Amino acid sequence: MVRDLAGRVVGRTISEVDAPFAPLVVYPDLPEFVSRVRGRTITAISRRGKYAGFALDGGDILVVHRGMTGSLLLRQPNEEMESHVRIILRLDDGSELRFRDQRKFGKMYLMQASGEERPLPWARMGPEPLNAAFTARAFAETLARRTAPIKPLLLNQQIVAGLGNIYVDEALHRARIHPQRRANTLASAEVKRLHRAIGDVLRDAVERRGTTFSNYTDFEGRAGLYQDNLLVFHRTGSACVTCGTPIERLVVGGRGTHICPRCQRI
DNA sequence: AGTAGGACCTGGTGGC
DNA sequence: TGCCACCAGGTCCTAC
Repeated sequence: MVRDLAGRVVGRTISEVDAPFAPLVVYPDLPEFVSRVRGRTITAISRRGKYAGFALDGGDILVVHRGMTGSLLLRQPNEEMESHVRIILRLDDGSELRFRDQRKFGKMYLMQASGEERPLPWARMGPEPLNAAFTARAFAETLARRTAPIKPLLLNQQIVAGLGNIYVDEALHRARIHPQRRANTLASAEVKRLHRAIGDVLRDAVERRGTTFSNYTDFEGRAGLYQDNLLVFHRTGSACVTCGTPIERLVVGGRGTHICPRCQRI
């Protein structure tokens, strides 16, 4: 999403802001948000975990979290308005950046990029799993200090950034690890497999432009493709691609969880 | 440190 | 068709 948008909106100036759903903006209050965004030029777009950051001239950064159902759409004003559009940023070339979000779990923030006045939303976030700094060794050291089941730890953004329910289930499956395994009981070889699987899943999913079940789309409203590559997620009852055993659904850490009971033994 | 449960929202789906 | 229960890509909170 960030790469797509970078080529389209960097250099554009935000001429007007329309926010029919005020609670979307967490900080500052909506009037200040609007007055600090209006007239600013987008100089870059970055990503940290599940947050996207639109750097503005003047030193502010407009931060977006899509929540569960949010999408950023780049449209022309004459194109029909989608349902559930929570904010519209009108750009100086006439286009509109629309944030569509059925369930209203998405959030926006306007922060000083320096993070001085207020900590950035990702201030306490763990390492980026696709960065070289995220090594199997460092990952192993983190997990060795934890006794919780591995799945909720992988969903915890302070342990590793950016993983959600889909990619956690997929990574655990690829690594042949049961989601209820206690982190500190994982053998070194298992941590290495998991470390590799996390990177593989994320790279594959990004290459396939994301996973769409109902709401997620790219900036042109196109669905992702990775839902066709999932090995376990949302495949309850279907045959495991590796061994043919029916995929099972269980609840771990309060989240729907999908495993092959044969490939992923407790 | 961990776990369970619920809150926040708006649907879609399947059973009866 | 209606009603109901349950499910859903995330995060945050409280209580234990």
